[in-house]
Amino acid sequence: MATMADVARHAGVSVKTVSNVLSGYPHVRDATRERVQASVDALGYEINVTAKIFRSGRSGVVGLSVPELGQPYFGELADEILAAARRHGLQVLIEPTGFTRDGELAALRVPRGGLVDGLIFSPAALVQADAHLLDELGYPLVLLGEQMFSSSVDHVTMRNIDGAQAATELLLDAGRRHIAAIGMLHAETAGSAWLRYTGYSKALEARGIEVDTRLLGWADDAWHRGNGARAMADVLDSGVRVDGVVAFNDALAIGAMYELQARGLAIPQDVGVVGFDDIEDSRYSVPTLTTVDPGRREIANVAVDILRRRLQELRRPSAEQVSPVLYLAGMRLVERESTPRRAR
Amino acid sequence: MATMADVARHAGVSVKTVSNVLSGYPHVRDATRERVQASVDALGYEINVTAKIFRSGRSGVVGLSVPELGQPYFGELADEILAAARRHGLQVLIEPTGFTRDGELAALRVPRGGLVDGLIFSPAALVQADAHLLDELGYPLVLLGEQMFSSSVDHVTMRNIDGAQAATELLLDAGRRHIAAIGMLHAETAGSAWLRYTGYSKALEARGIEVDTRLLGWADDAWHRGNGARAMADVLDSGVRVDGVVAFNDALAIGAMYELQARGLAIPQDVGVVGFDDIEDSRYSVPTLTTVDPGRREIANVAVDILRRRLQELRRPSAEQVSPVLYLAGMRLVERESTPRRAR
DNA sequence: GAAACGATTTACACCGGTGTAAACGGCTTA
DNA sequence: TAAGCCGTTTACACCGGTGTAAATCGTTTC
Repeated sequence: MATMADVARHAGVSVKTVSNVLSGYPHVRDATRERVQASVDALGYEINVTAKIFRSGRSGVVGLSVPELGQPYFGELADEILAAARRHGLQVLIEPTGFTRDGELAALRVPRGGLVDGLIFSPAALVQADAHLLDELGYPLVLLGEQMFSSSVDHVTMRNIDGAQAATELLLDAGRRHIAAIGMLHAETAGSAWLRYTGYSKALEARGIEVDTRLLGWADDAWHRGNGARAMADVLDSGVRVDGVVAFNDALAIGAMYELQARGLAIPQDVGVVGFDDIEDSRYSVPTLTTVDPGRREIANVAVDILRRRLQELRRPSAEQVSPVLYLAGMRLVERESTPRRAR
Repeated sequence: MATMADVARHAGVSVKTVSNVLSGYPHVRDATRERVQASVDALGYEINVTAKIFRSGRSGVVGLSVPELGQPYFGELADEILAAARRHGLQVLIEPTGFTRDGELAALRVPRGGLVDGLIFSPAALVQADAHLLDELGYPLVLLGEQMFSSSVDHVTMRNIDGAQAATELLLDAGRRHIAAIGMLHAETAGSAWLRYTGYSKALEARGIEVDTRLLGWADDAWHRGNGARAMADVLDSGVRVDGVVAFNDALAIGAMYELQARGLAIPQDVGVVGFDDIEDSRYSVPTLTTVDPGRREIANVAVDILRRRLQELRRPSAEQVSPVLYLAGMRLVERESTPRRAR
């Protein structure tokens, strides 16, 4: 395997000049650059990445901690983050934490080893009380989601309240007045379920409609399709009239749609349904599902951008350090077959 | 940040002894080991991973190339591989290839850089004619799936034929005789669709039933839920009688179930349905879906084990090199609500 | 033509560990 | 007691690049 010294000898220049050419240092004469490049090609030289990382102290690898890739939302988020990172020449080391506290604590320790320059972290088991763990990490961290907040780290998240509110308003605008909320959780306070419920109730209140607890569908273990069907069944069994459904994620919505259809209710004629997350499944369900695109791609792009900026700041500490930001991605309602046209 | 030299000074031993302690070298006196460990703790020393990788030439990182994590099968596979790797102290760098030829070619080039010791590769765009690309890679590669085969690399895959055959037999055993196959693809020859179709037709032939082309549901772009519903509709529209469905993956099966139920057919009373892959969704669909577990966890474990063995061989070339293996994971039928009990 | 200056190029130390081979020490064997 | 041996520890070169600062070169300025 050829080394940089071999290339230098072959091209008749110093090792450092080869290094300069390969790392894009601007002050290299064109003729030199070409000669070096020719030698690189002739010898089939490829730079030793590990030596580069070791010496420069930067790996170009960022960590990504998510609970589980098998869950479509996180799988799709990971795809977006990987794509964004790749556009900037960064690689991504994924650390699934399995919804466990230990897994998440371990993920926070990973970067100290040195292989990873920074971390994008989507907690699910750590809670607000653990926020102090994020304070003095010694490496750049970008937080995702609504599990915990801290003024000392950058945070990228979505407009949960606005999204759920818009979803509810879409149904209200179509004249629906008996709108169920599917996906209530007992355990949460600041989490997504609570925020999405807040958006739902705000929309109703704005129209002077009181929240009817019979319309709240509880899904206590997890936001899976089966729980959506069960929660929908509970609501329908209560005897309350339902002409719209806001589900707190797409899997719940698909389960709810199943239950509605099983009972002979037509979607969207009898009941309009809106999900949340815009996972790929919602484009292929039957009927296709109106949902809230929480800006997953934007979240991925912004998270990677912020991390890159922090890594740059680290390199030249001269520049003014921007204080941590809280970024809310733009939310967008994606209308498909499961909702009626808006009344005009 | 403390270095190994600091620890050595603090413990009154040589740097190499510290290194020996930390890397588990057996011939170290207990007293020495304890003294070193105490110094490590006292100084809060953490080994510089990049220096270790650089000098040792091994990173402990393996690459994983899959088309897309957003697809539940691959997301879940990635979770399993990550878990298996972590159990052996390996980290995983994921490279989604986006179903593109370029993406897959790029993934094959990655390890040459040095950050990755070996690669687990699940091709989707490369075809059999590209198999020669795998011949002289210069690093250990484990191939997954049915897209291409090569006698020069290790390969871990699943019992597609047996699985589809068992799925079909399950329906036959329950007395069904008009079994549709959902998910036929034109473009494939050695791919999963063809193999699963082969299992389907073998099962029928074994009972002396001829394949009825009206029962074949074509899903040409991709195995998504919507295509499953459409293919199912095509079959039903042909007027042929249907009392069973073998879908070539779970998403297709869920789509097919939708279409059947929309037409008033009861599952499993009127029509039994079997999927393939055992993705988590199949446990939460309504009704829950009988499916073929292709041994995803086993595939992950075996792939990681094989890769580890190859990496060890690389370290001490003395040992006898085992020639490349083709491993077929054990398949298992998971019976759920969507199939009738077997006739006895 | 000398000085000044920016653009190029270079020498060399150094990053922080690990591999190798040799040194050391205590104990058994002859 | 000397030689042999094994378990333990060590010195030191070295992995292959990059950072720093200085040397060199070609122009421009005076």
